[in-house]
Amino acid sequence: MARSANLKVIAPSGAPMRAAARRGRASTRGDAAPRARPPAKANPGGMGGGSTQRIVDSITTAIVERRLMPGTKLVEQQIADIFKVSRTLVRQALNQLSRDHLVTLEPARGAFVAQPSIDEAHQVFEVRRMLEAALVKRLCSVITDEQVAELRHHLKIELEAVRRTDVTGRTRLLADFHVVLARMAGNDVLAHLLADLLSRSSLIALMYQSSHSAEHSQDEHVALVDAIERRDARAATRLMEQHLENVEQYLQLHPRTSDLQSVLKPD
Amino acid sequence: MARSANLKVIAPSGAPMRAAARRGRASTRGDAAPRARPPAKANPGGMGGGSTQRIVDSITTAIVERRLMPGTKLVEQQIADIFKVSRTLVRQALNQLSRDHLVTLEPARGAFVAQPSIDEAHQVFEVRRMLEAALVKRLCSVITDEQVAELRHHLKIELEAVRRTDVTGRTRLLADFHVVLARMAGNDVLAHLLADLLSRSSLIALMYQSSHSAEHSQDEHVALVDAIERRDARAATRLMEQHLENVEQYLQLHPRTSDLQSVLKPD
DNA sequence: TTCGGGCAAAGTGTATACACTATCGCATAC
DNA sequence: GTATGCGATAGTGTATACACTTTGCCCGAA
Repeated sequence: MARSANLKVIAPSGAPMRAAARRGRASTRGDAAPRARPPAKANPGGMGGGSTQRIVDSITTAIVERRLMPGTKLVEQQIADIFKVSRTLVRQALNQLSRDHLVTLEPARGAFVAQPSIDEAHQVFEVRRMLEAALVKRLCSVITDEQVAELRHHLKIELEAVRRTDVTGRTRLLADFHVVLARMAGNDVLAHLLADLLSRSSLIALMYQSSHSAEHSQDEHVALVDAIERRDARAATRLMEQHLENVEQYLQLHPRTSDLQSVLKPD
Repeated sequence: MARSANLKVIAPSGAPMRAAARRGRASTRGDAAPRARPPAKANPGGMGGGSTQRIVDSITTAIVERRLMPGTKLVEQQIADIFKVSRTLVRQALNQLSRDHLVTLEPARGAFVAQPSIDEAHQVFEVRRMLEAALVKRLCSVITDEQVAELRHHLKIELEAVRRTDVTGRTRLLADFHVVLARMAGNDVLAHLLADLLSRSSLIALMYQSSHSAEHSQDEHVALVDAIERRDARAATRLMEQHLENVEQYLQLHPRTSDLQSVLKPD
């Protein structure tokens, strides 16, 4: 089935697609600026520079937007043809994606869109509860009024997407909410870690089709921001934990097909 | 100076060196076993399989053991010669290392052993406090007596290394203590995240030479295990936070060379 | 003497070539 | 008819080739 699916779904979209919001390649050192490519001279052969990144972003987006289903094989040459580059760059991209846990590399067999196990799903959510609870607690002491306003703005956009039943947009926005929170703590390390966990969460949510309604999530985001605005660390922490527990709770995380006996028995 | 340093320091050691304890390539899926290479047939050309990993581990070890100083340039061909492989594999390894934040890649200029900024150092420790506090809290409810015994055993080995003034060994063991804790929670995702943060911490400790004595750290580990054994979550959490604050506090995290005026003025 | 341009060596970025492995179809034996 | 083994094909793993960028050096001009 999905094995032979045509891969055109990841064809390079005209717009760069912000995709994975992280990739903050900003070197974290204290010295030089990110060294912007000076003349950007149509470099033929010289260096496509962000060429690998383009591929990573396209595939990431394709996975998160459900155009590439879990388990799909990603054949290097096919992808290379699509992006008009050599397998070298595709392999680099696939390696990065495997480190993001979005694809699984099986030695000598190829790359596949990851299929996070139920265990992994629980673990990801447990870590998110740990990190994000601590995050909002900290935010309550350091957040500025401007930042609260920014959160409110985000909530408004979320709400509009939910009302419009713009499924792709709302999914992205509901996840982005957490990224925005992470960034506000002014801790890049934390923000990157959470960005990783969030893209994994997207894949998980997509595999174990959530029944947690978007409206519900949105409501919980609003309540959380209310608490943060009051600088009520206790409440904010509790709301965040509750929110994440709810999201996890409503995933269909039951061991499903693993028992062939019960699935295939004839009568 | 370090720029032209000879790279033989990373030459493939006979023993595999457990090095970065993570790399739990165990695919996280629920289906097949890790697919062990069946006959392991001296594969010449076929596939060195873990060849890339060997390079990553060697360099990781070399960095953590201070044989490769921060800022050192890692020239691809030199490393390729040392390991008798092509630049292809070396590039893969350097890419992985850059994702671990142990090396920094500067486009068209090369790879360098990372020099974590002071900001980054603070951020890493802040995230560690968040994660590890939550970790010990959780551990207090799930840890078994056997695991407590294992911790005690680890403490004993730590103590011996400290008494022996085996600098390399004690540094590794003091860091490993945290990895062991992470693994006991039975959450691989958490364990891997922490392993990343810990290798970064090693690099940080090495750059901003800590004055926090190993004995002191060891004492704090003992106190922490005492609290965990009593299943005293409150105390354990506090002790862990205190421990990490102490370690961070004693790093020389002052903006040093940034002010040329004060450093270079002639009189 | 110092500054600036240009050349050459070193090194990175990407493509391509080649070797080997996995997989599937098909023929043959039972 | 089913099972076993062989061969062809597709695809991955690694090495190598080549283009381009950076960098240091030398030399000439001010």
